[in-house]
Amino acid sequence: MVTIKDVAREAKVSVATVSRALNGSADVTPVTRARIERAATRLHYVPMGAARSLVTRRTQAVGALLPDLFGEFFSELIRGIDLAARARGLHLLVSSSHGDADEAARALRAMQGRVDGVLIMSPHVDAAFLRKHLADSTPAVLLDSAPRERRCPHVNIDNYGGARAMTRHLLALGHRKLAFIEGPEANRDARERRRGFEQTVAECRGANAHYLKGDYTEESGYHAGRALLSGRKRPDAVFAANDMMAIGCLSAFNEAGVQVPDEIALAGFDDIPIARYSHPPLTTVHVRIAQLGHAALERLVMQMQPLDKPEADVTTMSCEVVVRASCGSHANARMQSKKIHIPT
Amino acid sequence: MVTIKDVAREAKVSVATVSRALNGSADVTPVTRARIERAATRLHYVPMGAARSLVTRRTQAVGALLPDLFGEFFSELIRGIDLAARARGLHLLVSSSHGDADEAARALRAMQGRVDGVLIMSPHVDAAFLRKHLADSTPAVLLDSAPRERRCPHVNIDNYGGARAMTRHLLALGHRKLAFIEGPEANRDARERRRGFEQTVAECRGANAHYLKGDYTEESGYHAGRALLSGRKRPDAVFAANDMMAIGCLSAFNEAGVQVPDEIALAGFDDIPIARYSHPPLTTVHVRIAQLGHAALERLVMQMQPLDKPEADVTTMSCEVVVRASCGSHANARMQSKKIHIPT
DNA sequence: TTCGGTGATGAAAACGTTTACATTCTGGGC
DNA sequence: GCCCAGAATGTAAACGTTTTCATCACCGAA
Repeated sequence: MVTIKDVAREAKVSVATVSRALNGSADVTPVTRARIERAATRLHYVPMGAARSLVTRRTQAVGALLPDLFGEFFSELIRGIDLAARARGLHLLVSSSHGDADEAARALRAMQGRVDGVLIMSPHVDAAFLRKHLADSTPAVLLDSAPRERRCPHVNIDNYGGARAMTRHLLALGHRKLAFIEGPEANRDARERRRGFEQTVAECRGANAHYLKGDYTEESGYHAGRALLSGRKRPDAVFAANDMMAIGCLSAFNEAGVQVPDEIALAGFDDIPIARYSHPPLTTVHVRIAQLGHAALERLVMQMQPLDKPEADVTTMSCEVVVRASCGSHANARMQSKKIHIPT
Repeated sequence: MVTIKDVAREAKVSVATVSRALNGSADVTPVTRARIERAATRLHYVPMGAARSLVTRRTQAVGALLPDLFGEFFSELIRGIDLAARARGLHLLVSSSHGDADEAARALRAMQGRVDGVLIMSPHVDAAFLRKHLADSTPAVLLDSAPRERRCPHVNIDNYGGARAMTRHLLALGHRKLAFIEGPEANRDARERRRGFEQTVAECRGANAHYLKGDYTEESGYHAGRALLSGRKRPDAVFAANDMMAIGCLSAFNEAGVQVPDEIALAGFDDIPIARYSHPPLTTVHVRIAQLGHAALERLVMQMQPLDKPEADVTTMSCEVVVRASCGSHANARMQSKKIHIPT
């Protein structure tokens, strides 16, 4: 392995001068700098990050602790984070697939000490978890997690607002008998979406709602769709807590020969790519996932500045309704939920 | 920040003993070990990776240099890599979105010195690039890149074999007048797919082929589809070099009222999630992307062992034809391309 | 009792880099 | 001709950890 000493010897200067030259310090003669740079490239010198980090106390890396990497959501999220990180000259360390809290704890511990800050998104985190496994000195930002925990800022998706906007849309189209296919109980997003729906329905005279269980899978959506058709009172419109369930529900309707949107309207949440290609294309709520990742990283960078460490706050990323054919209104309007920023 | 010294003081032992205890060395009394562990958790001690790496000369991290993070392909790839890395106790550093060779070079340089090995997938790499920007001491594996370069092992997708298998499938169904929608010229995968198609057609008496330009986008597939319909000799079957173009082509056919597969058969390549949901569902070639990532990481780990550094070789990951409705044969057979392993 | 062996612990060097401080050199003002 | 300022470069300490080697205490055998 070739070190800074080798370069120094090759260029006939001290290691200090090499360090200065390669790090762009002002006070080194152009001719010396050129000589050093030539030596460095000749030897294929690449500085050892560990040694540098040891003395600068900066790793120039941030970690992202995610529950999984599967599917479009995380792909987009990582993309948003990566773009923002690259713009800041930061490396991105990803860690995923933690089935239980223990595994998440191990992953979080392993990351600390090798990154300057952490982005955390995990169903297992709560105040106690963080107190136990997150060093006080590690800057962190929570993504789409239960709010108001400890010293961490949060960046959340406006699931509530998105669900409200979609429900308003359905009501505006004249639907009054509504059904909602729920996501997994343990999932905060799913609960928020349900809450948005429920509350909006409650505010509308003459509207009523009916709830079916689901777990975000296509299959559970399919079963919910069959249950809806076999039930006595068939709704005017169905709002599924995510697109995959809406797709499954749509299969059930298609199978039974029930026309969407003519006989029944259908809406989803997430705007996954498939939503555009279903028959009919799915009206859904678009989540700006990459933007979420970007915002989270920027907030983390702010947290990493030693100077101004603002109070832990909550940023909420807006969603928007994307109107396609599955609800009967083909106008390509986009209704946006409000973007809000609540300092704690 | 709390260091190993603080723990040592708290536990009233030397730093050496703390290090031994926390790293599971055999020769430390259970009672001492317990005392040290208590002290460590009490102080929220987390060892500093940089310092450790400096002395052990291991970062316990690998880097993945990818052209982009967008879409299902990279999501799956990263997932495969991450899973394998986690199983090996390695961290994963991702880096992406390098528009040009310069940017790729910067990313590659920045990674070295902070990882134990690199997975490289980029349109910009060639022998000269690697010689210039990859330190001799950095283990590396090339993903789906031009083969036989320098000392790096390669892990490739069997694009050629997959295209052959699909073409054989089309021929077996009795189609003789074939059309192929090409991918971007610069893309090696796309060229290999075309080569597999071309060669297989050439081997079949009475079969003939017709080629259309495309660039992997849905739109280019749509245009190709329109061109096909307006042409004089309409083919029996169309094979698009990727699924997105097949989807676009399908839109053109649907729009024109041309029935798939009754009037014309259509096949794609990649088996992206949308392929299952098109109408009719798309017959395509499934690429085991996660497995590709897994294999690449395992090969890299082997390369990282100082002991047995085998010759740079080429591993080729097989593909399989997934028969859905779009080619007229609904039997859910899967025909697999051979998995081959060519030592150089 | 003495001695060698063994098992636990401590002292200190080493890793590659940055950076505060020291040193040397240059040129210009007196 | 002398001195001083400032620029360029060198010297060495520091960063937090692992690990080699030394030390120490204890135990059993002679």
